[in-house]
Amino acid sequence: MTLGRPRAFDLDERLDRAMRVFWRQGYEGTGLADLTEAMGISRPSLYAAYGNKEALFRKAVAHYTAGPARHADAALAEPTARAVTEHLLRGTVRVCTSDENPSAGCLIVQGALVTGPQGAALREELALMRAEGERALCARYRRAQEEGDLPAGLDPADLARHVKAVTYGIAVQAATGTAPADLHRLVDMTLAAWPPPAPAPAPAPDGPELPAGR
Amino acid sequence: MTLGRPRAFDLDERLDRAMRVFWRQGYEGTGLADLTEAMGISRPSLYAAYGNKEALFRKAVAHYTAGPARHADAALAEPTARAVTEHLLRGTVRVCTSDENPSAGCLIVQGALVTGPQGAALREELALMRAEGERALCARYRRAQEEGDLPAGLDPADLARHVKAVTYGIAVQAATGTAPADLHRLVDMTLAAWPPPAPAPAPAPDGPELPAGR
DNA sequence: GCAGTTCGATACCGATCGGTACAGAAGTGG
DNA sequence: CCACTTCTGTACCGATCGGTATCGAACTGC
Repeated sequence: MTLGRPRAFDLDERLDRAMRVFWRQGYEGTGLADLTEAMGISRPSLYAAYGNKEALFRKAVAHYTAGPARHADAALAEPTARAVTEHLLRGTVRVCTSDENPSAGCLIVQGALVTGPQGAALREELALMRAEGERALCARYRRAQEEGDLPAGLDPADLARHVKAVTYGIAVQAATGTAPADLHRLVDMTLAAWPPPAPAPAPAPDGPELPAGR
Repeated sequence: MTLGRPRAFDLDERLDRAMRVFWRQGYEGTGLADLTEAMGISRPSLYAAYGNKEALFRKAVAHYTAGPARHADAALAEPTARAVTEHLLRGTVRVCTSDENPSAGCLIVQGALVTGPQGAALREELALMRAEGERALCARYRRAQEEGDLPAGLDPADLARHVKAVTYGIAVQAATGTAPADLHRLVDMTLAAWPPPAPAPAPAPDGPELPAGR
């Protein structure tokens, strides 16, 4: 079997290189030339092996969640809500400031956070992935409450939204150039307040702030 | 004075339209065609009036900070550290989920969060603006400590980094589709923990998490 | 050897990118 | 009116965009 001339490169290894380019430059900021150069293969080889740029990006995202960002899933297996949270946050810091890609941030966050019309599909898919990650975290917190591991007065959805927001904040902070040690202190602060107090009874959506519209 | 044919459009009003396009699509996701169509002017008029695409983006950012996002500066004038924080966070929610641009997020965050080589200059400039905003917030917290408005045991830089991270988180959450009411509850939670406790004495940068590198 | 199949590199496709030359229209000061 | 200045629209520039046709090279099975 496996008729014909064998492929001269390793699919996964080249996909890893492509992922790194997308990670650094985003979907729209990356051209075919960037990809073929980094991957060391020609354009037709890329298309034969991965489909097209959009499909390659999707594969890169899958490679990312299964590789550098697998802490996001792994965290859910921790025994307590607090350990889940710490695992998730510390892992996020580590990924967003990996040595090879110092101020990288997170591919899921910034790979296609905003796009033109032709990137709309990917943008929405990444948004869905983020929402799904939050949903999974929410479910984990709910389970923690059932196990008596987390105070029952808290809304697990609020909690998950808050923790996820911190991970997004870490990603943007990393892209802003914040040092890993500083980001770990940010995590320290979040954990020091764990479990968070129940929010006040909603201080009116229209608070003391200015009318923020222009 | 004012020789020659007068300009047939209002500079500021058209700049506002351009800002909205950049806001929605980012720098790299926006083409000249998108801009000229939204602004209702021809390409040469755009170049004569604003320079080029990059210069237009810079003007759009300035228009943004002075317009929709002026809460960021205005917040610093609040009398207490807590009021500053609430003003900043609520304003961020409002801007990131403005009616005209429901899941917009923040232009400073996502206008050029990651880019290819030709967008590198803008990317770094926006990163600098974010860092500068954090620095200003830090200074404000330091003043609050001197005024006895904030416990002295906290590091103002840690505080500013944390609050800014929450605003970034809000921006990404907005782009993910989170409803304004949910984001306001996120703000509630952050404020309920205000002022935050001093972080634990750093639980070792290498905690119980997985080795996050692939 | 041969037939069949798949890979890889060159060279190219139309479309779009950001940016501009040019000429006419619309205003000013004399 | 004129000379002068500045704006606007058309039409175009080279470069790059994502994507592909083509053909020789390399491999398997017979």
